[in-house]
Amino acid sequence: MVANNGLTLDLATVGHLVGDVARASMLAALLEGRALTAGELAFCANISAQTASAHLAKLVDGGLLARASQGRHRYFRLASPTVGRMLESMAVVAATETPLRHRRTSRMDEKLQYARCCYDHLAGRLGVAIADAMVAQDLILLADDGGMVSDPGRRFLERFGIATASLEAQRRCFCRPCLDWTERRPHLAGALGAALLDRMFELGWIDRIKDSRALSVSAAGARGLSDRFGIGASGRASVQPSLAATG
Amino acid sequence: MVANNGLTLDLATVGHLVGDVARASMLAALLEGRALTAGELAFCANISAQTASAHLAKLVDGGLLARASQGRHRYFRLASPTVGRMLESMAVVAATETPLRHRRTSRMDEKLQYARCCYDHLAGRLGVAIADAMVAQDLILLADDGGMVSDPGRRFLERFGIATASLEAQRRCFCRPCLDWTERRPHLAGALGAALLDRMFELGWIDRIKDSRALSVSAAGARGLSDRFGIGASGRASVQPSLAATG
DNA sequence: CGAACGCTTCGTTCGCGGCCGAAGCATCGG
DNA sequence: CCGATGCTTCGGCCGCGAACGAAGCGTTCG
Repeated sequence: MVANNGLTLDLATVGHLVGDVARASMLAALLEGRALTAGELAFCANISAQTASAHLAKLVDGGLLARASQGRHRYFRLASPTVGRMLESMAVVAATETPLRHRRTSRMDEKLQYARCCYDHLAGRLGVAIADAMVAQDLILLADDGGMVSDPGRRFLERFGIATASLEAQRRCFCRPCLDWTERRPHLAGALGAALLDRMFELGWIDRIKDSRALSVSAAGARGLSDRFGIGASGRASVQPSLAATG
Repeated sequence: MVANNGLTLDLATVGHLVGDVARASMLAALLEGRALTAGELAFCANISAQTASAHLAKLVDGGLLARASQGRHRYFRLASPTVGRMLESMAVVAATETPLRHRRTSRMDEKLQYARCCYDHLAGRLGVAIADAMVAQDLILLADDGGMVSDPGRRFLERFGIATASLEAQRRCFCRPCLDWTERRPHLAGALGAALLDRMFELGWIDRIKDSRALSVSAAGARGLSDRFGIGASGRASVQPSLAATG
């Protein structure tokens, strides 16, 4: 029976950093990948500037955040993708535990619920619908802790304009599920998720909405999503809904 | 700018649960996969029985642990593999932050440092050496957040007696890195890591050491590890050490 | 230069939560 | 039925750390 083995302490340290409502709010806000100022983060967490400052210092000191000074602003962002993945995995546990208690998503902007970026990939109803559609058509396979692309999936992505071979050579996970906070169902992350979002920007299917992580779908995007993925304007897959509804 | 969006609160709740040294010790002890009694966990955390009881109640209530009564003992285990993965990812962040501060691994049993099971796969110097050897021989590719098996790797595993096709059909990640607490380098987890450990038990290469998560390597195991993986008794790969040393 | 702004530091208050002693339930053995 | 064991509940103590007011420092304007 092993007693404290060193890293246990660090595990508690990291947990303690995330285990404060104010700090968790800040981390959640930064999970979209954008860097935010101390003031913005204070607003997110509903706390005063000086309290926020203390929290941010702890998060930087603890290695969860990185700070960058620019003029009289201090920008903060997640220290690394590793931290982002950690927060994701914690959110997964939190979500699976929480049944449906308070569905207070009503306060969230409808646009955000429909399509937004999560770190570097697509999230929201649309993100979940794309993942569902690709799973239903056997283009990808998503498990709890990883994903795989089938051979038909590879061909589909090549046609879509994504060079799967070069993606797989990257030193990051090719295909990975990421739990959607609003939908509580997985959407596509990893190199593939990022490439899909990039490609959709390239094609002019979607655009960023200013000062928000929400995304807007263009007319061309609506057509493309329907033609290629079989997804209607509601953000629900119209192909094999029975399969898409599992989970 | 989105204020508190519901799940933030749960994120803090989970963090708070892990963010206590006593609870973190218990969770770390349970990370090997085995179920432990309340008393054993109290000993691990260096706290009294009644304090441990309170902590365990919180962990169960928070969905991190599952309880099973058996006679006058209460056995606790991680509620799900998802929780295990979350703790792993937190340990990764903790480890990358902590440089080398206190290498107090000396208190840990030498056998444990050499080979032990981590959840359901092989860890310790031997686990890291196997991962290193397989990466060096291009049998697998390990990134920070996932892994892949090459075609030669598939053939290698088939020869070793692992049916890769049936593994890939499982609803769990096929090949995944897991940070080794003592070595601070990745070893093999996921379905492949579990299958490798199973197969080594089958072949009689390794055996469990009673009342410990440590594993002993048999004479046949030493031969096999050397022949198949090019790993010497020290637990270091003798094949392409230059490649194996990266990271 | 002086005022406004953004952020940090200091000092203080105060409430949550971890801790243990003591007592209360269960289960097992004789 | 009694004592031993394993675990939980109750009650009270106490310390850590989160909160804000006030003041200090650096930057950007007019």
